[in-house]
Amino acid sequence: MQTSDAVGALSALAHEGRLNAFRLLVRAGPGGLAAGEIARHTGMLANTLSAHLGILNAAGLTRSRREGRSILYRADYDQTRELIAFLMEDCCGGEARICAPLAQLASRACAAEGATV
Amino acid sequence: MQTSDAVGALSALAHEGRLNAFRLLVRAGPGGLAAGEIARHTGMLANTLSAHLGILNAAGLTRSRREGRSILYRADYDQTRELIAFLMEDCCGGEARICAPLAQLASRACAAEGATV
DNA sequence: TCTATATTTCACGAAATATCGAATTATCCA
DNA sequence: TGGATAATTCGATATTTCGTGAAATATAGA
Repeated sequence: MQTSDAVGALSALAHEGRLNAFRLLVRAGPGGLAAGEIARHTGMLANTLSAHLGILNAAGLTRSRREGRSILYRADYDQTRELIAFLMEDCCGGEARICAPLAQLASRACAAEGATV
Repeated sequence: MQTSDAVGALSALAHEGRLNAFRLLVRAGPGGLAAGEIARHTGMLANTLSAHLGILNAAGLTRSRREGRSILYRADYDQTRELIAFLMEDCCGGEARICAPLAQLASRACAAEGATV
């Protein structure tokens, strides 16, 4: 991931409404949610939300597809992982201050979910 | 970490110059770097950089202390870790799409550095 | 085809952010 | 004390972002 891509993704997430929408989609899973449902959960007007979802899409953090009258948005887990990896890059500096606790957190979370890769 | 804190941290990082400065500090380690050195590395004017470092500080991502005529900035690893953990929260959704690969990445990186927690 | 629903696009004023030159503060050292 | 260095603060301008109402587009179903 290039710095400019990371700035784009970070900018997209640097807004309360967009961050809420994104996290909602992360929790919603691969199936995603319709724009209308996201609007209801976040309390944003349809046109305002549409602009924000467009920004998340442009940053590569979400994907969308039409299904009937609805447009379903889902989180892009690959891009999300790349962004986090970018922030973690070179973090150890011989001390493992960031990485090691996150590694534990990640493995604990995944173990708790009984998830497999 | 609250959503508003995360938005503050993400906004702080959502700028090419600030992201470069922050990552430079992450790589620099706990000792940190003088503002002047950061300015030289990033190519920003002293006053512009000063404003940006103030934003990173306000977001809790960096700390500063005076040492002689210089002011040394360092990354705040705890806050950084909390931000990343916030983004990873609830990511598994039973599929471990984000967490598991990051857990591997984190442990590999730490192992490579020969680091200890 | 007509109507209702779901979402996006457009235009615009208000607010926030970024950058720069000039001036100011803090520290060191002769 | 006076000069040099390091960094911040101030003031102004340019740019970007945000939220909204109105209008347009796409789809489903009677």
